Amino acid sequence: MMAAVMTERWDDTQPIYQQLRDHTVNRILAGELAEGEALPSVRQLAVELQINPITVSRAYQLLVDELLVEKRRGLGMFVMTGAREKLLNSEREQFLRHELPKTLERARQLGIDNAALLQHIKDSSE
Amino acid sequence: MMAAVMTERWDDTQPIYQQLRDHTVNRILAGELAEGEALPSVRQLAVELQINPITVSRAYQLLVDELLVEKRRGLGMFVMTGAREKLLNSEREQFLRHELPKTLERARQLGIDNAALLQHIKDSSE
Amino acid sequence: MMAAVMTERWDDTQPIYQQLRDHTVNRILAGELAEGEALPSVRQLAVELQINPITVSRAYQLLVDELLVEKRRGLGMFVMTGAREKLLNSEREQFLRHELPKTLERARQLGIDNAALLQHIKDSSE
Amino acid sequence: MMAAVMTERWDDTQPIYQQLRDHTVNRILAGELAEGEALPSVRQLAVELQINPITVSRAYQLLVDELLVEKRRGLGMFVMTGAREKLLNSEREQFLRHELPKTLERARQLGIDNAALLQHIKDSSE
DNA sequence: GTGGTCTAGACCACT
DNA sequence: GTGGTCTAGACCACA
Repeated sequence: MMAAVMTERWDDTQPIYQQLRDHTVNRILAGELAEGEALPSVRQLAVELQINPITVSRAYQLLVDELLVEKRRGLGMFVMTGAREKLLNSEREQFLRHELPKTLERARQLGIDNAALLQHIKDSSE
Repeated sequence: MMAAVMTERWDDTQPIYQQLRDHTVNRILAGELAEGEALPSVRQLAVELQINPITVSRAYQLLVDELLVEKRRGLGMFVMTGAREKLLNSEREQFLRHELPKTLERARQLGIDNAALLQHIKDSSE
Repeated sequence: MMAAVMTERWDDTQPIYQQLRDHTVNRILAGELAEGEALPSVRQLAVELQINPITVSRAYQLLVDELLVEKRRGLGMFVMTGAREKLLNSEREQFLRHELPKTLERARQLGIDNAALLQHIKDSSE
Repeated sequence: MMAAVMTERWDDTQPIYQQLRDHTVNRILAGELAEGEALPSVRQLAVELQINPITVSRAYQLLVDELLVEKRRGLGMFVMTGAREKLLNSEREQFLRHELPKTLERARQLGIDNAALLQHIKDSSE
């Protein structure tokens, strides 16, 4: 059941289709959507999430464009083979090269030294 | 000269006025704009950055609303006393409560463990 | 064995039944399917190509409608006498009146002059 | 006036937004839309072509994704610098490597020899 | 059953 | 003024 996963409600600062795309990527990363498995159908998901089918469609189209999902005509959308591996690599790369440095830069700018930072990381892992 | 600082072009994922507000906040944090100092005039900045004066106005208005900047009629906009201190507190709070946890959560999701994370932080501080 | 010929996977820009119809036409043109010869059975082909039997049926029906193939009840589908000749004429007509002019028009639009075009044709025929 | 250019009516075998994208590309190639020039606004074009603004929007989005057009917030869409050059290269490449060979292959398959082909090309250039 | 496309109309944010 | 997003509902092609 998808609704159970989609606990956080819509964000409103980001288009719904974008959030849905991100959410689906996260489900693939987490292994909840296995490779080769079918995504929930556009219509079904639209009903579940109380949104317009076209909005779901747009989210799915993004995934197709990223080669993470493939369309099988008349059958539905399926997670492509290798999608998880691909995502792990690209997202990790993206994180280490851009997200993390930006965060660290921000910390320095705010005068938060490494000691404080390390403390926070330790706290969070408990 | 501001143009020299604003090397990166507009972001397109965020309103220009918001980016300009953030950029100005960062200049205050960095001490480039000292307390009591005048901000560049709306008109001048608009020309420099090739944007609409109304957009600059909106950015400045945000700063006024945050009580970081004050308008002195006929004179211009000035960084308020205590602005930097105030910013350091609020932005640091924001960072530690939301930005950092989100980044750490992301790292965990991507399977980056604490050891790797700490290594990256050390590397970046050299 | 058909599967050996159908090396390229489905196109996705065109209906599968259409692609299968085209493919079969090409086999007739190439003489791989002789006149009077039986087409692979719907069921068998569906298994080989991993597609729905209904889809194969639709492709075959197109060929029947074009009078290229005839159904013999209880026996299967057979390439009609004169099918190859007929195809050569109709497809050639179609090619010379529509496909070729469109390609030439496209070349002109891209600034490829006749000299360059002729050169390419010579190269390809070696 | 755009309507004058869009003489051919809708194709019906291809989505309108795709046709509009192609048409716009051709206008850039032909130099009718100069680099730096604004595209007709989404609304205006929608009225002229009697289609839904969202359909125009989709066409324009394709062009943005291809880096042929840039969005300037609140101002409109503009042909990017270098777009024509880029198009000439990519489309010519595409044509010479795929479209032309496919056409020649087709000709050979239909038993049209080079002599006949050359004759047609000469005829078409008059 | 599946996804794709389009319409008509609304609302929003940005410049 | 600009484009972006979403809805509600319809129709189509495909398997």
